[in-house]
Amino acid sequence: MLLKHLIAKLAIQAVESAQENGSLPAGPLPEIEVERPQHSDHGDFAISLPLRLTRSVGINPMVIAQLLVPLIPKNDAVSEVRVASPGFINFVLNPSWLQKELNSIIQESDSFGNIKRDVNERIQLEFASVNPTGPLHVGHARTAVLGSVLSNLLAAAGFEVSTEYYINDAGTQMDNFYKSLYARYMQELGHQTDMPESGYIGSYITDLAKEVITKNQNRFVEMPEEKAVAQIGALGLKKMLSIIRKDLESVNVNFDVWFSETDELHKKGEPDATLNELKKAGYIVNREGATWFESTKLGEERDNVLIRSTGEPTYFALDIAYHSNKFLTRGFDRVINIWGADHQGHVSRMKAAVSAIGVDPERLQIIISQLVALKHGDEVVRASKRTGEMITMRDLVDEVGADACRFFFLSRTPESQMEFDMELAKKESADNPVYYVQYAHARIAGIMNLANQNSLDYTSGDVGLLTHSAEIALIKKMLALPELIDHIGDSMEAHLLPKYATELAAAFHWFYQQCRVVSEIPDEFALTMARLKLVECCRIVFARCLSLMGMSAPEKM
RNA sequence: GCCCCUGUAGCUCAGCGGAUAGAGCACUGGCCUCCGAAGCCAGUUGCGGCGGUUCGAGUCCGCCCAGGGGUACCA
Repeated sequence: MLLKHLIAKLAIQAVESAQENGSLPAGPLPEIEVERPQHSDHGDFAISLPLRLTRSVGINPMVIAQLLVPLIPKNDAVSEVRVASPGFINFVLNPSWLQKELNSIIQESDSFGNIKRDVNERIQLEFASVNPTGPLHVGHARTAVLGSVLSNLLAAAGFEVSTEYYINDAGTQMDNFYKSLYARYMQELGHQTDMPESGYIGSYITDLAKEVITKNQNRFVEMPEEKAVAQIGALGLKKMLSIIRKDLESVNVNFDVWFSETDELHKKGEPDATLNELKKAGYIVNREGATWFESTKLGEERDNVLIRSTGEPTYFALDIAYHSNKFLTRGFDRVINIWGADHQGHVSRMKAAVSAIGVDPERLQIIISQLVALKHGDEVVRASKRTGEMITMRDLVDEVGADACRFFFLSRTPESQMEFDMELAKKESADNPVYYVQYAHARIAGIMNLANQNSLDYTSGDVGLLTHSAEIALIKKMLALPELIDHIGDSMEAHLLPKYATELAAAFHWFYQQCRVVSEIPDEFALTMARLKLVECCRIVFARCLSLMGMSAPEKM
């Protein structure tokens, strides 16, 4: 049981006792909020229950607190419970209980902090699904990092998670990309061919065209244009996907499933099937030569076109089919999508569509990540693949490194807007707090090496000797990890993980400053053993955090 | 116009309606005969504005100001 749940349970029991003996009137309990006080003077946990209770029972909060404290059941984990003005009850954890908990960290090792759940919930997490019409830019890096860490955290929090990249390999943007590539191919070979209107003019298209030439020479030149576009397009798509995949791997982002729109939806007839379902459910109407989804029936501001008057399905229609596939074909209990803020207008109609196919919209969660604005000096530019005006994710990773990059993005909440320029990124990479955390891990590795060299076997170290305030503070911080993972599993607030890791590192560095681990003094042999055990626990927790964040845990720096 | 997000220290950002608003960077001054000084300690500066709800508001509500995004038979 998590400590905060234990505290809540103890508090509830106390209120029930008070209601039984008549010192508090009977009545429903308010929600017990267990807090982590900011100041150590206020204990390790606190509840403001008396303050919340005061109005409904008409008793002064300090009086409520004082009558509740003696009724709180004794528990090994808690050594002290006290009342604090204006009506808090503070709980202090028992040092000897804390010390013993170190053994559970060693036992659980790589799985320390994992949460077990009674019901198995299958979650699909889809993110960073960029059209394969160009490389990923820094904005995508943000969602990619967030998604990969969230998947790690959800798995640790006891959910069954499948990560997915949706390959948007059909539609007008792809045609546009294919035609752009064809035009560049022809131009490179000296044939005057116009770029399509609003084509992709980034230099990477020219690079792709040159690569096509290197491998295929001029064999597409004499071909009918339509056929040549299709063949060159297929080569370009394949290459683009491989670039995207490698770019993602370079920041340590991997997917369980790469889902092709063409292969998994179109070839299996799912868009038509979904349209029929919507028709059966009574949400389809034909108007002005197009087929509309009557989302106004579900409270939306306007209806949306599904099939254009040209006969082409819209992006929205295909996304409904895709979500139908997620929920109905594959049966995920919950689907989480991470989208950029430019898709924000798509959120509520997507939820409406999901409910139209008979799925509770609560099962679809959409995280909107604010866009990353790019700066060239003082000038803000809009990232666009079409104009080629962008800093690619690969540029960023090559420049600042995957670990610093991940920590940089992960530390910010998705809704924070960022202005991004390479100078800042370089500066941040040199001074990135990620090294503060990794340094703690490397320091520990150094200590453990020393212990190994001296053949010190600390397995039977007596944890009862760890009484220094820096040691106790460090243990408390380590034992907070399960609670954090549980919290993030519910709230998706992945940015709390780097924050926690930084706090843990601070606690470790302070301990290191205060307490000599491997002592030369013969009298301190037992203490050395105990501290080595503590340090080993610490290594486990740091390794866990770094691994959850998808970063390396260096032995040396 | 309407909808969503944001405004906290010089800069980049945390802050579940709670008790003295925190980190990192930057700046200043201390700390290595001792397991890694990429570390530790100390110091300076702040909730965009005006009302409201509450025992208690950076946090919730309303209005205003400022920035980003959306408002297509684009994706």
